[in-house]
Amino acid sequence: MPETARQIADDLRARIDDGEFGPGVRLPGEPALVRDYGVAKMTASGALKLLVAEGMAVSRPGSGTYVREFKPLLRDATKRLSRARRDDGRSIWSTDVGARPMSVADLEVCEEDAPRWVARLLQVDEGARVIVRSRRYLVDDEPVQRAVSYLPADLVRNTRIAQPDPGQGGIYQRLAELGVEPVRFGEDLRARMPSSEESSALAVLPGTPVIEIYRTAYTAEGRAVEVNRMLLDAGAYALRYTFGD
Amino acid sequence: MPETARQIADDLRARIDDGEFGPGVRLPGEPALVRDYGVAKMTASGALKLLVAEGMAVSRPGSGTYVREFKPLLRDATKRLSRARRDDGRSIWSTDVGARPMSVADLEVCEEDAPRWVARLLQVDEGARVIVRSRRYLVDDEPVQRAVSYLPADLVRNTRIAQPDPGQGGIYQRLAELGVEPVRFGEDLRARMPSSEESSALAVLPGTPVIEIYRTAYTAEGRAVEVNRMLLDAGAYALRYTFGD
DNA sequence: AAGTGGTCTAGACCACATT
DNA sequence: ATGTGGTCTAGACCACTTT
Repeated sequence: MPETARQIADDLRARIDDGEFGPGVRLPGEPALVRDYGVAKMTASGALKLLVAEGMAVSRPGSGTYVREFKPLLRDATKRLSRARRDDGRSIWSTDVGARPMSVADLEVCEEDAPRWVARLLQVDEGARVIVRSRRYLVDDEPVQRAVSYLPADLVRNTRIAQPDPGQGGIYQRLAELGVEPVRFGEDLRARMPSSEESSALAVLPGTPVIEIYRTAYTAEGRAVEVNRMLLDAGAYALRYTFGD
Repeated sequence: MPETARQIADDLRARIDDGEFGPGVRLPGEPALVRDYGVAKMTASGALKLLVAEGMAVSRPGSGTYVREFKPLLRDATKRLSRARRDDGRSIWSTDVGARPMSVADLEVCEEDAPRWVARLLQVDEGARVIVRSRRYLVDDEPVQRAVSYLPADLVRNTRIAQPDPGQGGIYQRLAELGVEPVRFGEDLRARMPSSEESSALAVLPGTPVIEIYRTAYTAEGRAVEVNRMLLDAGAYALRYTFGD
C-alpha cells in the first residue's frame, strides 16, 4: 500500500503507462488521493508535483492535473542547411511536421562587442564587434525557440544582414553573395532544465528540459562566419540529424 | 525581501551566477535559510529542492547542498561513424573528452520478436525476429548511457554479431563483411525527464534530463540494417553533429 | 553528539476555474 | 458556491554524515 509521495507518483505513473489514464485525461485530484491512499494533503500534492516535475502531467490550477501529451515538431538540421537530403520514414514520435506554421517574433538586430565565447568560435579577437540578430519562434502563438546569431561586424555591417529583414533567401544567401557562403556546419548541444527566467521566456511547462544548441557556420575555406545560439523547448521538438557518405 | 521558496531559490541562483557560490561550493543549509529569510523549515527545504530540480545544485543528505558542476563528455556522432572529419575548436563547455575511459557493462545478446517501432524502422514485417544487443556504458564506474540495438535476425543470426563479443572492429565491421556495410545514418533525438526507473538505471542526479536517441544505420542501397536506441544522462554529455558539403 | 537533508502530518489561506 | 491546485506554518521523526 503506497504511502509516500514517491510511491503514489510511481503508482499513478504505472497506471498511466497501463493506459488507465490516456493523454489529456484528468488524474485523481488531491482530495481523491488523500482519501484513496490515506495521506495528508501536502503528500498528495507532492505526488502530483512529482509527476509534473517528470513531465508526465500538467497541472491546471482550479481544474485538475492532466496526463501530458507529446507531439513534437521535427527539426531536421541536416536537411534544412544542406543540399537535397533523402526523407524516408518519419520519426518515432508522432510529429506535427509542417502542419503548423512557424512565425518569428521580437526580431532585434544590433551591434555589440563580441562576448568571449563568440569571439572564440568566430575566430576573431576578443572584443571585436559583431552584428547580433535575436528572435523568437512561435507555433500556434506559443514560443518554442529563442535564437541569437552573431556575425563579424566588419564583414556584414553595411549589408542587409544588419537589417531586420535580410531579404529573399535569408542571411545565408546574403553571405553567399559576399563570397563567404556557409557550406559546413557544426552543432554542439546539451539538454538541461531551464532557469526560471528561461522557463517563462519560452513558456516551458514545468518538468520540461530545454535544448541548448550552438551552431557554427563555416565557409569552404574553413572561415567561421556565423555563430547561432538556440534555446529550444524540449517538449516541442524532436531533432533529426543525418550523416554519412 | 524574498519569502517564498521560489523567490529564495531565484535569489540563491542569482548569487551563484554572480560567483558568490562557485561550482562545488556548499550552499547555505536549511537552518541558515530559516534564519536569514525568516521562513519555516519546509519552505527552506522547498527552495533548495527547487535548485536541485533545476539542475543547479546537488544535495548530499547529512552533509549539505552543493552547487553543481557540468563537465560533459563530448559525443561526436558524425566523427565516430563517418570517415575522417575535421576536428577544430573544442566545445563551448569544458569537456572531459578522451580523459576518462569508457567501459561496457551488462552486455546482453538475445533474439526476440521485433517490437512494432523496430519493425517499422528496420523495414521488416511486424513480428519478424531481431537480434537484440543491450549494454550500459560506464565512466568512472558511473553509468552514463544505456544502449539497445536491433538487427534483422535472418541477416546476422549465425554471425559473430549474435555473440557477446563481435570481434575486432565491432558489429559495423562484421556487417561490412556481410556485404551490408552501414554508410549512412540518421539520428532522431529528444530530451525529457527520466522516469524513476530510468533515473536509477542511469544513476541520474535529480534535475537532470535524459536524451533519447534513435539511430538507424543504412547501407548504400538504402537498406536499414540496425536500429539503436540510446538513453544518455544529459548531465554527462554534450553532443556534436557536423554536416554540410 | 550534533548537524544535515528528507519527508510526513494537520491546519490554514489564497487564487483560480468550474458549476 | 464549490472544488481545484499552490503554498506556507509548526512540529515531528528518520537516516545519514560529520565532528
